Amino acid sequence: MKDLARDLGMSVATVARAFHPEATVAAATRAAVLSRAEVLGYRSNPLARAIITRRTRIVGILLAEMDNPFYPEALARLTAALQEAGFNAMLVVASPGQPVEAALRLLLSYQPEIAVSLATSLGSEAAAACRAAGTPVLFLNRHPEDLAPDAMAIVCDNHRGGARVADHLIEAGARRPAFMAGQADTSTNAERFAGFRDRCIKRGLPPPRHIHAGTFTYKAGHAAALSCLRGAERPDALFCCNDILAAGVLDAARRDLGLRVPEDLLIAGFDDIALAAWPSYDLSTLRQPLGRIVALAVEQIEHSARGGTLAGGIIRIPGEFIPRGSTARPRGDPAPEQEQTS
Amino acid sequence: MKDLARDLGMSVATVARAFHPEATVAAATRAAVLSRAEVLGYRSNPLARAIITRRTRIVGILLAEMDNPFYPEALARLTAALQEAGFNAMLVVASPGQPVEAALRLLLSYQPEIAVSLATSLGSEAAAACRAAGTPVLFLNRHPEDLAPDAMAIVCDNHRGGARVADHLIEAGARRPAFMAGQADTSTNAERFAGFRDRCIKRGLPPPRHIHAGTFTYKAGHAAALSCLRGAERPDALFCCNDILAAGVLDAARRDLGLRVPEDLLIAGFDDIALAAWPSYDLSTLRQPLGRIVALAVEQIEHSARGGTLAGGIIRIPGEFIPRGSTARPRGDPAPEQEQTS
DNA sequence: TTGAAAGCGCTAACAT
DNA sequence: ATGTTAGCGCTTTCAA
Repeated sequence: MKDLARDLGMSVATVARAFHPEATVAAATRAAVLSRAEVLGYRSNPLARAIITRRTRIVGILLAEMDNPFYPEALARLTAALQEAGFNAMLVVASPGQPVEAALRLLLSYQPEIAVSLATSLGSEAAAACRAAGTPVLFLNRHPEDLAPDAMAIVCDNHRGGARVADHLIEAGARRPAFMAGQADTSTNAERFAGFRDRCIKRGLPPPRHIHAGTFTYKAGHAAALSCLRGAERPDALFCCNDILAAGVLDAARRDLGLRVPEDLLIAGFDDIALAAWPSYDLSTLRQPLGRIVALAVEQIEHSARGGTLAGGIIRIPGEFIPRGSTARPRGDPAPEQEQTS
Repeated sequence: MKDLARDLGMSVATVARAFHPEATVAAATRAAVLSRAEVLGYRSNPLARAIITRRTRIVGILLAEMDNPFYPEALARLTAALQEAGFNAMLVVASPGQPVEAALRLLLSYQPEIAVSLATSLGSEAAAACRAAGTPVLFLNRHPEDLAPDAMAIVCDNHRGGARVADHLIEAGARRPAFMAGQADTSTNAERFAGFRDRCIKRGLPPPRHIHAGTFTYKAGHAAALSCLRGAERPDALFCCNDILAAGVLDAARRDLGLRVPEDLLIAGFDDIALAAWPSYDLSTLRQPLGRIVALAVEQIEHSARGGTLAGGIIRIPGEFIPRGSTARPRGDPAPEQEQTS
């Protein structure tokens, strides 16, 4: 910048101003600076700026569960949207062997404008570290039970989604629906189940069985299906808490247990990951409004970066049910609403 | 830091030295500084340091094709390994609507120690931008045809891998094997095909047909399979350039064309993504040595960050063939090597 | 072994 | 509208 200023016969201050749209510089001066900068290949140094302004244009993304395809999809879209808004994404991944906490410390020292938590539960120590660093936290998709008053969460309306799935399964003929849970202590799990259960009961069915897979993985879904779908008392419909779980269930049902889907068992998922649309799964699912979630998130990040404060609380965005073959009503039965009276 | 120094009655210089293992400070002084820093929650600011040392501890990761599960897996492992080594990963994603070029400019202004290209082809303008910024580039998994002399690539030994798949398919009874290509202009595609073809010819088979799917996606594999597996002249074995392609092929073959795998058609893939081990796919594949690739990459990044120069050129690491049901030899036929003479 | 001082690339009053 | 000056948090000579 000094060089550029010398080259142009101006002071560094003037040159600096040319790079700030809101600064007060003569249009001609700005044009001259910018064009010369272009020629010399000069780009202002965001690190130096960050030291003074404390605005890094860095967004820290905390991610776990890379093995659930929903998260790579969400990450790709979020990162792309951030790029477009002129933010840089710093990625931290948590895994069994790598707790977020350590990496989070490193991340926070770069003074991200905000931390976005995708799937990480972000323990209280981690949350405290963010608070101490003055970094606001935005939760996407999941939120902790004890959401700090100044933290914000943007999630799918899981309760409503669960209810919507219940409606669909019941209309497709389900009489003994069950719910398959992934990781028990997650908000997604609790909310989707609650919505599903409430609606089942409201429509006159017994409370759906709660099957515990343990994690949101194909393997867990597969294993849980093997143990819960044997015997005569098996459910006739299964709402899996997410699609990757449902994929495991579907394979177990068809290949290992010889069940026909949807004739013997209706299966629905949640998320609408790419695989749900593959012909071999053809999975009915509640599609997450990823586009809207990401757009809203970036909006909030920009607001926060401008110095605004995050509205605390949880924003719930409704998803859309996508009916597919895994719950197609067999033999064109009419929806048997009348049976609710029994 | 100034505060810390005042608190301790030392100069900032001494305090600064305490944070550099190689700096010359009295052991007692260092201990005092570090323990007090811990108490006060002080962490040195990497941004300020970066301005002077030009060492940011930032690694820029350029990524495309988030829809091929191989890349999320690779990204997760790379990021985790970088974290452990004290680096921070800055992620830039390319997509049809979002060319890397724009985001790369933003990224480079943060002075990453190195740029890691995962799947991005990184056009010549982009490569030039890196060169201009003095940022070395490390290619993972794929490398450009015209690899710059100072650029390095770490990839699976695709040629050898292709040959290994050929061996396996031939031993499983293949007589008219074919190759399904994804994106034509990629090194992975070219090398895997070359290895496969050479070995087929060497073992007395006609040159394998080259089927062009166009992209490395499930959908492309599915569509290409539908058009190439009809009719009597169809291949009896298909080596798909990667697993996600193979998944599409498998589904098309079984569900749409009524073919039995492996009885009517042998199918092999490449990568060994999670899905390949699912019972519904049970896909034989060449497993990429991701652990070794990542380890070597981090090693090189550390070397480069220490001021060392990257050894230019391509490092090829052999993969491991994982036989599964999609190529299990039907009816226990002995491998008919003798037919090679015909 | 430590301190003083200069400076990294930039911003932000304050003057002019 | 532009220049001057001080300083962000840190490193790094150079002297002591």
